[in-house]
Amino acid sequence: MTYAKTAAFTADQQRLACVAKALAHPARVAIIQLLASKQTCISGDIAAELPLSRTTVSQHLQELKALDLIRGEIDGLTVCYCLNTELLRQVQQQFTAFFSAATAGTACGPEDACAC
Amino acid sequence: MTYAKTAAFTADQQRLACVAKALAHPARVAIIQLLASKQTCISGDIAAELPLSRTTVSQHLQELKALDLIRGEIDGLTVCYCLNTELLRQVQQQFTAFFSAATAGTACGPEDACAC
DNA sequence: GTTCTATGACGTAAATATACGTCATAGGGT
DNA sequence: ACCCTATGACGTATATTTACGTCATAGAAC
Repeated sequence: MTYAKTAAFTADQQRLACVAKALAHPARVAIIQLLASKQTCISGDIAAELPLSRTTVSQHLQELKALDLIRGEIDGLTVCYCLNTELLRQVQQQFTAFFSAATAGTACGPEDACAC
Repeated sequence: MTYAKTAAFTADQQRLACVAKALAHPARVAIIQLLASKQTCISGDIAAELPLSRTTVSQHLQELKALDLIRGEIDGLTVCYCLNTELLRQVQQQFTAFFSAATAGTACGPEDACAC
């Protein structure tokens, strides 16, 4: 029963944390950047470009796919992965909103205006 | 030797993943939102507002502080935490740049233009 | 049909993260 | 001085994540 204390938070907070977790590993960041830059998107090619075993890369792909951040379409023998740009745009907005709220105030400036 | 395969990635990718990991838990998202909204920032108050034990909250605070996303100043008996808005702004730019690159293309649109 | 190839599914070991309870410490109040 | 309070440090149990090797499957090539 440890760990899943997650349920006690806002849906927004959970959602943001969930997406953040998806980006919380350099391999997944690299995968998204790869998919963004190349059109290739063949699973095998992705694995070849990363310093990880094919199995591990596949696992990361599954995680991204589980959140629907990427999609995979079977094309005969190979699988073609691609970004779900629509969802990514939504996610970007969420992050933007979050950071905007966080950076709005001048909380504890250089002269620590913090009046605690 | 498992796990730390992280070293094989770009500094940018690691940096982004690192910050993302900081936001990968609803408690830490909640903490940042709390610090952004209230001026309170007293450690004890933060713990009181979250559905977690004081110890656990303190642990999350340490993690955020380790990344310098928040700062704590000792004020007698209590500790006053506050956001490092300057760093947060930088981080926001990193995320924005990342997402912009990711959402730029129309990769695999509805009609799967993916020519794999 | 047989063989080869690209993938995902499954199992597993090691590393981390999460959540707490229990001390230890340092400043305040009396 | 003595006790109370707010915090961080430390130790620990459980849950998850990472990373890989090894099958199983499904289509392609012959």
